[in-house]
Amino acid sequence: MFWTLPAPTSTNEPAASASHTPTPPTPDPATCTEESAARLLLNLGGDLRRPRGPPLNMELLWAGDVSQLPANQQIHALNLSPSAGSMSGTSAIASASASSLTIPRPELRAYAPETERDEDEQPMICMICEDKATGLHYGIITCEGCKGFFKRTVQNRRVYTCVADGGCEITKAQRNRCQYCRFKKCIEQGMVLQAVREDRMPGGRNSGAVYNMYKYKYKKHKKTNAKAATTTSRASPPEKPKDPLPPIPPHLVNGTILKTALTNPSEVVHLRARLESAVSSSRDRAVPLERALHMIRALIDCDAMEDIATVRHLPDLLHDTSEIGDKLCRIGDSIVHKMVAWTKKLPFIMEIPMEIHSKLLMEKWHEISVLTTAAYQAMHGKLAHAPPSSDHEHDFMQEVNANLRTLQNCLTSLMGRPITLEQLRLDVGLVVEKMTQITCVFRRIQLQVELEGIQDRYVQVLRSYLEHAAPHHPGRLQELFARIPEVTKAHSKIGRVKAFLPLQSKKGTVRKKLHTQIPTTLRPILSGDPSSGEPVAGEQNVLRAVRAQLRRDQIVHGPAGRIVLDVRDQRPATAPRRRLMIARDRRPRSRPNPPPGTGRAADRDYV
DNA sequence: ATAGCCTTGAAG
DNA sequence: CTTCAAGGCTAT
Ligand SMILES: [Zn+2]
Ligand SMILES: [Zn+2]
Repeated sequence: MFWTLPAPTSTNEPAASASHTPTPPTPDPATCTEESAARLLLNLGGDLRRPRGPPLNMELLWAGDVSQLPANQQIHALNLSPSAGSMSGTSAIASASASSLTIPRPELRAYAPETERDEDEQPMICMICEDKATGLHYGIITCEGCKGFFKRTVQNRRVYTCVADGGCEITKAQRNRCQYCRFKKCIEQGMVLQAVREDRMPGGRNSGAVYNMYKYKYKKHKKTNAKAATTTSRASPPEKPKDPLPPIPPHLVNGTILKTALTNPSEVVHLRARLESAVSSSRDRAVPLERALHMIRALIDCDAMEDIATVRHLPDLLHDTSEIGDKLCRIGDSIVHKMVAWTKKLPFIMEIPMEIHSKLLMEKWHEISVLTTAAYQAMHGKLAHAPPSSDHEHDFMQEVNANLRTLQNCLTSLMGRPITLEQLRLDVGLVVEKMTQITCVFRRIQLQVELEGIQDRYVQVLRSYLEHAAPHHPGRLQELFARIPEVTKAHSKIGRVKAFLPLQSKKGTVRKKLHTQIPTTLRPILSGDPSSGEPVAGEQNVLRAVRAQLRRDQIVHGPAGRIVLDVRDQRPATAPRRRLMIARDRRPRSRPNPPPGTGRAADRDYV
């Protein structure tokens, strides 16, 4: 065998079950004695009912509900409090049910890798359907079919249901009869969701953070003899060649954290630190260029800058007879809708808990608006490719005035009555000025497709990309990041006018018709009575719009007051991303005589 | 939609 | 260089 079964590092083993259950809580195949194996067999014979774990709610799963996953895939696997095994209330319940998923089914014994003697062709068996396995896939040993099934399910966030009671048997012959039970078994057996790559980059190896969740791990290389393995290496920490810290002591590797906590509490802190560093160290690693390009491409694939920064059917809206407030609210709603849709397409969105997702949207949509509009204007606006002039100040004022006039035209149409430039300048002059300034800055630094990273890894991606794209411009990254505070300040400086919605007409008919563009407009100044001097209620409107949008997106309240997002129907909106691969010429069924092997391997019958 | 065969590419 | 687990392609 080529895989090792790492000692469980789960901390979620409820102490209660350990003391109340007469049989061993988690039969660990790596340390299974013959006695316990025999007991398992006895249990198997005595219990005729098929074990049927807790139901799997796939909608919640895709919404980020990790409590349904085995413990080693949950974040709070590291959330051990050093003080005697106390867990926070909600996670205790969640992990109590999850831990039942980690109990391997009896047939799992067949795959226990401890069989030292026969290193060769014992035909591998799929842990899902018992078909012939082809290797490690997403963390466990599976056949090609179950591998593909798991990949397709995760990539497309598919939701299955079982017409029976969720206990269908999965075999090679029956595996296609119930997708729900097949996928549930995949989860129960420990297939790792995160091993399905969001950027679809083929080849290579998964990050250490993902690899650490694998139930089975491949051996480094079976170069050394079986005997050499017993003398030196073994029990090595999970494949961290550059790990600056000493290896985790074997007694920590081979035991659970829980056990450590009970017997040697002071060690837990160290072990936890080690595990955390093992996870986070993958974050600090430089991102290879290929991967960086893929991640950037994945971001570009879901780019919605133009969509968010422009408004469709503007003429219809302008000539609509409904009330001005309604019109602006509709525009605002559509922007919020597009922004929410965009965030849900982001490759890393599944890693962000729903509550945080909502909070970010609520708190940051202004800045996203500013950034989006300014960047779009700088890249695609009228002056995007204008030659740089000598008089920056003059240009700037010109642009501010142009934007104000544009805004005036638009609002006049929207309201059906004129508004003076002076009044406009009084109300939104500062906003327009700020927006214009940011646009100018972006234009000056020739913002193109570089995107600011929300997460550290995207900063790394950016750095890696810039190192190759602009090797002679080492300050580029700083230059880009230096703009962020301006974006942040743009709306906060405005004071009462916090919630403004940048709009812009699409190019083409709209622009011709209006003879101008619409860079910005303000909902608050018109949603209330601007002359009344009362503070505008824009913020309230925005929150309403966000909430309405979330309702439309079928946000539901899950257990424990958790906000959950139903992402069904999200995928079809985005065309599935595909990479082109050069495929070998596929000839009819039977394989004709292969040409002389000039390929890299003898079993390849192509050039 | 499934699954067998293929290409990729980081790690060994 | 080789391995092998990712994703892609395509006949069924
Ligand atoms: Zn299978
Ligand atoms: Zn079923």
